[in-house]
Amino acid sequence: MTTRGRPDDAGEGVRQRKRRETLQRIRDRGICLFIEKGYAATTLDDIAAAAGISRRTFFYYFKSKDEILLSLQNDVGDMLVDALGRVPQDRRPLDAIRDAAVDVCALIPADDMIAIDRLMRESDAVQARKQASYVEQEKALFAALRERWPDPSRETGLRLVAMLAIGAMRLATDAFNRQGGKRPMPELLNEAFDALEAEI
Amino acid sequence: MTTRGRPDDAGEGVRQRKRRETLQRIRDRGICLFIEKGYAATTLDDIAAAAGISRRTFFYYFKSKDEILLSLQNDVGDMLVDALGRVPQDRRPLDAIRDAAVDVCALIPADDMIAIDRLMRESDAVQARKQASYVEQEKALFAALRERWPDPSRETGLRLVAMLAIGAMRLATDAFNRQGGKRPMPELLNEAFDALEAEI
DNA sequence: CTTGAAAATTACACTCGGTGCGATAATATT
DNA sequence: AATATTATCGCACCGAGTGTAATTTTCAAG
Repeated sequence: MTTRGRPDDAGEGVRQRKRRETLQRIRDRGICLFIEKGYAATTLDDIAAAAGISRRTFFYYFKSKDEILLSLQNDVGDMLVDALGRVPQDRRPLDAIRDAAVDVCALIPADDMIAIDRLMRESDAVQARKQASYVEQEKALFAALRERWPDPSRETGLRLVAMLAIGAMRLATDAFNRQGGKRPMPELLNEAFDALEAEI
Repeated sequence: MTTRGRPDDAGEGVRQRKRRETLQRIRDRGICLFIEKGYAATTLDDIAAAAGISRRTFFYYFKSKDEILLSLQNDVGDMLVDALGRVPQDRRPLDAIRDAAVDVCALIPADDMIAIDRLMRESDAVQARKQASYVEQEKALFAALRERWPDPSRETGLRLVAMLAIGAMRLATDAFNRQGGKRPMPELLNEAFDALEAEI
């Protein structure tokens, strides 16, 4: 396999490692610049220079400037689906999502959430793509739910549950950011889900 | 008032009329070009030329290329709120929205809906903004509902209703376009709302 | 009808995001 | 060592969108 003594080490070649590092570097430096100078005022040239790559190479890692911020949003979606897989099998759909959501938001530093949210609000295009990503999350969530409850007669119900859950998360997230993170995210999340259960 | 004999005519001056006409001309010619050549392949120069204006003037009427398509989407949102105002006062919130939605979609030619939807799918940015506009519609709908049912204790419920209603409309619209308009929109809309009521 | 303000139109120059292409270097595979 | 993949880069190019300032068209008031 490997040319040298270490037979398999971490199972990660130089290429993979460098790729991961570069990706992360672009993200970090990019976000720092966004915070320093503002989203619009930060050019791709700035980011490329700060990350030590060429402008052209940036597009080898990200499809667009937006994607720097959007990739973070998408990561949350992935984490949610992962967390859902770890929730005990006996929970009801809506409760399972609630648990998963609480787990995920515990992993994300409040300051980061607020900073990213603020940045996203600077650009209409990014803000729009964020809403679009909610729709994607809804789809992913529904797919995950259907895997656990494959009964076809429940499809519409599960679709609805996914919709409501994402809605509740949106409400909680908005409240969190509007209050500047004064109240903890899990609390707001549980309130939103409680309100939901009460209404249904 | 007016220089000539006609004292007030239609209550519309030359300026207003020209503005309205130009706006409509840009929209029409633009959409025609989009259909002919594709969204991305149609440049603003093309549109400006076809509408008989300069490139710069285009931006006096629309904030961006996206907005040509988005303005149509937003019009639907406005129509929905209007229609909601004309629904009898005694209907339940969700039913009121259902009625309004059915009224509105009866006014929109199926071919137009399909054409616009196809165009919107050509651009990720437009598609994203479409999702964002759903969020706006949700807000507008909620505001309209709260006006009719001002009881503060119902706020969360109404917010939820608005969310669900927009969700149902999204489902119906998606189904409609996926099937290429084979089944009439009001039918799909009623089905979606029925499914919703059944689940709740 | 004239006049002065407000709104509409335009040209021009410029920035920046994003793409296509082709060359070159780094890594992986055999 | 030879060869294929993948990563990096430069360059030229397109098109969206903005700032500015000049010019024309409409409107309202005297």
